[in-house]
Parts: sequence; structure tokens; C-alpha cells
Amino acid sequence: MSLETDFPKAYVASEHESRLYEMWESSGVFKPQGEGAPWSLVMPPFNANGNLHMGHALVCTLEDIMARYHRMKGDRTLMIMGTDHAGFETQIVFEKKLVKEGRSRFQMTQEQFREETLAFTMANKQNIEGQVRMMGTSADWDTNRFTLDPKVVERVYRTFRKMYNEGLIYRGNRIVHYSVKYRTAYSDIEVLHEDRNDPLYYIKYGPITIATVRPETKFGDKTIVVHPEDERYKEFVGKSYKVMIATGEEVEMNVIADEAIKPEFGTGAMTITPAHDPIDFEIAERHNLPMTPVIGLDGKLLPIAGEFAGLKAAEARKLIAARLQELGLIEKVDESYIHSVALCYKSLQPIEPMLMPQWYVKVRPLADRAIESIEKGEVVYYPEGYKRIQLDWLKGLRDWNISRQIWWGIPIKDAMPENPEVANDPDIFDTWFSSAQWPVAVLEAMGEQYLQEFYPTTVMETGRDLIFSWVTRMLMMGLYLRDEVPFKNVYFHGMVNDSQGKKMSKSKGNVVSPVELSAKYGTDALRFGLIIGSAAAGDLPLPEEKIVGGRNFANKLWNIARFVTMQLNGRNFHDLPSPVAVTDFDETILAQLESAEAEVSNHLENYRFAQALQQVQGLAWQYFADIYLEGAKNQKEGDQVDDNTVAILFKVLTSTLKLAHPFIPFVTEAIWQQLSDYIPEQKGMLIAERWPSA
RNA sequence: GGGCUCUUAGCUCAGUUGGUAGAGCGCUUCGUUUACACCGAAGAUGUCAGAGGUUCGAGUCCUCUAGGGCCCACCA
Repeated sequence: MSLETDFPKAYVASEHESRLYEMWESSGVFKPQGEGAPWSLVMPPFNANGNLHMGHALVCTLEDIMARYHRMKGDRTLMIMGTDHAGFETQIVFEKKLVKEGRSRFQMTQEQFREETLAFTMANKQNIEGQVRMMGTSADWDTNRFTLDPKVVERVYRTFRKMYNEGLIYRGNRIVHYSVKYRTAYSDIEVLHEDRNDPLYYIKYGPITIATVRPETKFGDKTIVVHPEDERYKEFVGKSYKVMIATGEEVEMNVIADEAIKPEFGTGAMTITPAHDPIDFEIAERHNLPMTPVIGLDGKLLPIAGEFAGLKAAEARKLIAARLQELGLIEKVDESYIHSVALCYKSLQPIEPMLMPQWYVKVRPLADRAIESIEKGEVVYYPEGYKRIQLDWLKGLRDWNISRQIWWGIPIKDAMPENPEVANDPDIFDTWFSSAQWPVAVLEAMGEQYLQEFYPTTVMETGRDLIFSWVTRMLMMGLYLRDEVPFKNVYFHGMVNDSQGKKMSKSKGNVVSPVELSAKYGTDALRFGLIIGSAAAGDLPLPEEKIVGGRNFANKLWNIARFVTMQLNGRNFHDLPSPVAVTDFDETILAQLESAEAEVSNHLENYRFAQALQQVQGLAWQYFADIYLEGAKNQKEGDQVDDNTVAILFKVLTSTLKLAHPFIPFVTEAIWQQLSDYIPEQKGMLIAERWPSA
């Protein structure tokens, strides 16, 4: 072996990474090994509609660190990768693509659209799976699943049937959040709120004036509601009289009383629009009043609006207000009124509350069960503050709308083809309804023995933004289906930001691609940059300097190994004496190694990844390279470092490689393979080595 | 309206159970000794936002103030 050719001065990641990954994958080491305790992690299924982004890269890194650590510790480690068809999200991505091509889904049949979207999704799935491999992710690819795999879909349908038969799923006709732009209903969680300033119009209905921000919805109103205790209006309750409305028509209005009215708001009186407001809807239900639609699913006013019919609701508002003004029906306008407006999370356009039938999950029993489990400590949260956030959310949770008026996803109708109520429904499941069952579905797909051994999984690692949409729902569904929590620990990571700590976004042009950075600096460098100096659930800025630091660290390790190899002078490790602490130097480095082993393990057991990595770096660079190794040079007699020192160098090097491996798997494995020339009896792979335990 | 969180070296941020402040990058000076210039040596830089409290001892716990950020919320 020649140093210059076989052990070049610089570590060039691109020359090693894909080869090493193939070596690992084909060796079968990603599968559960040995007789140790089971340790399992189900990765968040990646949306198969684009490229790997930094959030994904962080997921791969954090989760792979855990998996590699536990594998080396001797646990029966299982890391499960998966991809998500991501219903609505993918539909939007694909529709944008269609628009760019000058096409539209409305020129296609649903079947055509699904076929093309499937092809698009499968291509992206393959793409992203390659990028997950690029990240060094040591997932067992035999367990890799897609949310549209027949076994997964069948699980979703079985769950639906079970819940339907037990009364936990029902079809309800009530007010839902509706996106006019995307023509679909949402669950509560897909809605954002923003404070906006809109005029509050005080409109005269005969003797009673009401306040509203939405005069455009008032065409069907037949009822004025006041609080039963309100002295101002007591004489009117139960009576009716004719008033003029915006169309110029005379309409009969009835006055009723209901507790839902707050006397201190506006004039203490309002008219109700049951088909377009949740509170009004409830009042109408209580009093058995008609519910007349005023706005169509296209967001335009219906014929009931007379001359305003066909206008978009928002455009109509000003025109209608002007007409009311002309007719002398406006008492005053409060221009400074600020209220919270519900917005579509995707388009940021106002939500239009609509009365329409949807499928709901009756969440109370499921949520109560989840609350019980959390309070009993069956799930441990990192950071722990998220436990309460989750509990609070569960306590206030309302029934979950799981149907979407979209084209891409799992069709509801096939869940119960024999049941007309289900079989005639054209809707698609909310993606989260299937991903909520993911841990059960993926383990079950491998067979009952996987569920037995690996459910509950050890840890769920995901972004803190998914706490409600995914984590809580998995908890509820896992408990429902298996009577056991789906994971024993939850670790939340934060959002990856740019070097200034700003959120990455396409419009700001500050998005950095993990694929490009990996190609430029190596995956280890990227992994290092993502982990160093970060904390659980904390947002993490990712300046390129951090990644450069990672590359430099990889190179440092490489050169430490190069130096140690040179000291061997062609001998085998076997020829060296067992390392003994002779000098103070020896004693110090061996003690430092031992304490680093303990601390890195302790940090990793407690999900303190950044601190663990900092320990490794400090040991390797400062204690080992700068101090011990430099000392060893000075101690040289002639050309030769004494054998005991070489033995210590070798021991510390190999132990350091083990400690560093979970974080920067490629360079450590590459070095290990180089070293194996000197350790004839250890021809194996570092990934399969035993973790050094102090 | 409710809740959470942050304010630590020039910059971006760590700091597990309270025990005389840390990393990376940057900066100053020096060094091309055959592991590494993707390097080494030496060095400078912080009343840990402000005020008060608990404690033998607080960046770390409590209260308040100021200024950021985030999440939740069916106030017509």
C-alpha cells in the first residue's frame, strides 16, 4: 500500500459515499440484527411530489444518528422509510405543472388526472428515495412503504369500516371551512387566522339595527336574533315585520332570542346566515330555521342576490354597501373594526364557510384516550413543553372532517362498496387520515410478528409543525387500533432557516438544496452542519460555514488516520503491544476517551444531538489531534514513535471513529475500510461494530 | 383573547439535574516541522436584555419591565 495513492492527503467525499452506501445496503446490515432489545423508528413519510429539502435532510440526519447509535449498541434496530401520496398537496403541485404546460385538470377526466398524477408521484418517489440514500439513511428498504400501497390502503379502509360500524365515523351536514380557490372543504387545522381591518356596517332592519362585516351574505336572512335578557329588544321578540333589503325588496323578518348573542357587541342584534356561518348555523338548528345558501361553491352570489348574483362575494360587498347607503339603510359604518379572518393555509385567501355534507371522525372518545395515555406518561416529549401543547389541543378538539373534494388520494367510496351512503360519495380521504395510521400500517404490512416486536415504536422524530396534524392523530389512531401508543418518545425538531436565521422561501430566493450542498461538501459535512449548535424544536440557521466546518472535521479525522497509519510503518495492529498508560499524556488521553464515551452515550440517550457531536469533535480535534498526537510527534526517537504510543494512537482512533460514526457515517466508514488493511482479524464494517461503552 | 418561547463573544447559536462562561465562523500576531493550509501555535473579545427575589452559590429557579419570535382561537 502506498500512502500517496491509497491514502491521499484530502478526503474527497464524492469518491466514497455512494460506494459505501451500496456496501451497507447490500450487506443487509440495515435489517434488525442479533438478539438485542428492539429499537424502532418510523420515518415521517416524505411527500412524493418534489425534491428533498433541508427539513427532510434534517429528518434523515437526526433519525439516522439514532438508528446507527442503537444498532452499534446491539439493539435490534429497525428504521422504516416511507413516502406519502400527499393528496391535496400533490394535487396542487401537479396542477401548477399542468398550468405551466398550458393545460388544466378541468380539461381532463378524473381518471386521466389520477393516472398522470400517479406517474408524477411515482417518479418523485423514486427520486426522493435516491436522495434519502444520499443522506446516508440506514433504513431497512425492505420495509419501505408508500401510502398508496394496496396493504396500506386496505388498512385505511378496514379502519374506516371499523369506525363507521362503531359510530366513530359519520356523515354530517354542517358548516365547514371551504376554500373557494381549491373547491374543497378542510378540517379546522388547515385554516389560518389573520387580524384584518374591515368596515363594520350598521344596517337598519326596520326598528332594529344590526352590525355585520358581511352585508353580501344577508340576502336570505329572515331572522333577527337578540339576547333573551336584552331589555332593549324584549318587546320585539316573537314578532315579525316587513323591511327593505339591498335588492329593494320588502322581506318579512322574525325576531327571536338566543343565548349565543352577546348584547355588548354592535347593537346587540344580528341577522343570521345559517348556510355561511357556524354560529348562525347552530342558532338555526336550535330554532329549526331554514338554511338558505347565498354563495355557491364557486364563491359567487346565487340568484337570491338579485342583480348582484354572479359576483364574487368579496367584490359584491362594496357594491352592496353602496346600494344600502343609497336606500338609506345604513346607520353608520365603523371603519376601524378589526377582526380575525379565517384563511386557506395554501392560498391565503379567505375561507368561505359553507353548509355541505362531509365525513367526520367523532374525536372525543379517541382524544380522551390519548389524553389519558399522555398523562400517564406513556409518551415522553422532547422538549417536554410540547406535552402540554398537545394536551391542550386534545382537550379542545372538535370532530375531524376527513373528506376532501379533490381528485388525488384514497377514494372514500371503495371503503364500503356495499353501503350506498359510502359508495356514492365522490370524495377523497384527507391525507392525514391515512398517515395517522402510518406506524400501524407499515409494521402490519411486514406481518404480525413486526407489530408484535416493534409496536410501539421507540421514538417518533418529526418537525414541531406536525404536532397536531400528524403526531396527535397518530396517537389517537394508534391507541384506537392497537390499544397501545404508537411511539414511546416524541422528539420535535425545529425549522431549518438560512444563514441569517430567516425562513427559507422560494420568493426570498434563500432556499438551499441539500442535494447541492451534499455534492459540494459531502453528506457528512451537511449532516454535521445540520446538527452542530442546534437544540430540540429550536429553529436552526444553516450558514454554509457550518457545513464547511463539517467538511474540515471529516478531513481532520481522515488525516489523523493517515498519521496513525504512517506510524504503523507497514506493521499490523496485531504486532503492537496492548496499549498501556505509561506517561501522563497517555493517561490523560485514555481518561478523556473514556469520559467522552460516557458523555456522548448519555447525550444520545437523552436526544441531545448537538452536545453529543460537540463532545466527539472536542475529543478528536482538541484532545486527540492537537494535544496527544502532537505530543507523540515530539516524543519520536529518530523516525519512530514507540510501540506503546502507536498502540494508544490506534486505540483512540478506532474508538473515536465509532463515536463519530452515527453523525458522519461515510468518512468514518471510509477510514475504517482503509484501516482494515492493518487489522486482518477485523475485516468488517464500522456500521456493524460495537459501540464503545465506558 | 389564551398559551409558549427567546434576548449569552463582532456574526449565527449551544449550555442535561443551579457550582467561578462555550462552539463554529470572524479578528490579531506568528508558523510552509513529511497527518491535515479543509492546518498548527499564541492571543483579544461577554456587568449571560434590565430590575428585584430565593440560595452558601443563578445564564440556569421565581416575580416584574422592555423588546423580538412562534402557536392556538367559530369576537356577528
